[in-house]
Amino acid sequence: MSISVAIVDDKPEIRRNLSRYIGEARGFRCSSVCASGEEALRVIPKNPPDVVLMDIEMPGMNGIACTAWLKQALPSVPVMMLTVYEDDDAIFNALKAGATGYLLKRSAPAKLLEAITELQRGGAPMTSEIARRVIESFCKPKLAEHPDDQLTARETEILELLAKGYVPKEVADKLGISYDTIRYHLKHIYDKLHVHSRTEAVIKYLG
Amino acid sequence: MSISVAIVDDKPEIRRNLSRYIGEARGFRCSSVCASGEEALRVIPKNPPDVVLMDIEMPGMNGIACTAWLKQALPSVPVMMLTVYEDDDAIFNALKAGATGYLLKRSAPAKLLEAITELQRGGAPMTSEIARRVIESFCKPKLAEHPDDQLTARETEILELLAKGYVPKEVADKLGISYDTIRYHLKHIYDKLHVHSRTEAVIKYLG
DNA sequence: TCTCACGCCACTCAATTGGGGGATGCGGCT
DNA sequence: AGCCGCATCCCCCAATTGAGTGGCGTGAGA
Repeated sequence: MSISVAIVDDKPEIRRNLSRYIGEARGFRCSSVCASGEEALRVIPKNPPDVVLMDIEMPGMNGIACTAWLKQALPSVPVMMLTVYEDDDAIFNALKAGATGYLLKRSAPAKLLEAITELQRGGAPMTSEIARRVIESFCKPKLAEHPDDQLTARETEILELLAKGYVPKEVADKLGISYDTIRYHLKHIYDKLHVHSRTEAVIKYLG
Repeated sequence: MSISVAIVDDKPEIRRNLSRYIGEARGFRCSSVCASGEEALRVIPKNPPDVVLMDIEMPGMNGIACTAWLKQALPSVPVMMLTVYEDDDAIFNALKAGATGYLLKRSAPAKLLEAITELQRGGAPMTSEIARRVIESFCKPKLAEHPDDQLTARETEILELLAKGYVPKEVADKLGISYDTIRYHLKHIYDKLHVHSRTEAVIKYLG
């Protein structure tokens, strides 16, 4: 069974080259070719491929937005971004939007087939610099706090409940203590986190 | 300048092998060798290395817990996990705890030096299967919302600012519109997200 | 023993917040 | 033209919240 590939790119030349190269390669076939993100959203869900190749830079809906939408329709189909520049931010945002890997356009054609295969087998082709950024972004840095700013056990407990969406009054009920006591602790939490609202405290806590 | 490496492993034989191999390699040196996670937390911060090699399976404090603590003291020092089994969950948890890469113990010695170098240069050595898991875990599934609950562009804009910690009044200033307009939008945001407070909305947004 | 931090509670006060109206204009769609 | 969603602004109200102040008990450490 060959791997079916969908191509999304606004530049006709690139579409031609990619589709021909993939169509001629053993074990690969090109299931659809789209010239814009909008077209991709219309066409690709009707005939889901094994893998999507998506240009990042496109007029109109760019590749990142398109990936986000496409992922809603087809969560299980891996999307590989294609890009000319090694723009860390764009790639990073693409991954956040749901892309699973990326490849520079200047890569050797053999690399392309290799990356597609890896993608289809559950891998995530990317450079280790990007991998590093991804890792660091998802493991909360746990900012080094001043010893003074260490929350007490009680304060942490309260902050945890706030981060679950409880309002202070509910926290009071849940912990079986007075509303005023919660307010007392809240003040200390705000002081230690250097914030001035419940929302801000929760944002800091969720990192 | 050579790359200084700290080693944490409970097995004397592995410590010996690693430290000798690294000590003899050109461009590498072994700055400290610890036999337990507890010892690592005491010793390593006093003499921060460029890279830490950390065994995952250790009696007492395991490598994952040790990494989490170590990262608090030395957030910028990359930690590479060493493991005999390709245990996805353990590796995944280690990455969440702050590890930056991992290596199988049965890897060729040359691979080790290569991975250390990559780590020190800002990379993140790991297999693409792990990379895939990491990516998928950090890109929020973007739960399929009812079409009615889609936020408008303006509402999204406001919610984004709230998620940065701004209070509604500041959002009004920043967008150059009236405070009352913000309140009007807020109501709609709350309705669509099915929440009843700013904090809850932000929690949902940060997912 | 005597602090001191912590948890607990109470009170006030001004500001903010959530929730409810209603009004205007604008652009699309029918 | 009429309708509707969106964005803008205005007003009102009750409740919550943030910010201050004070007191009381308890347990750990100096």
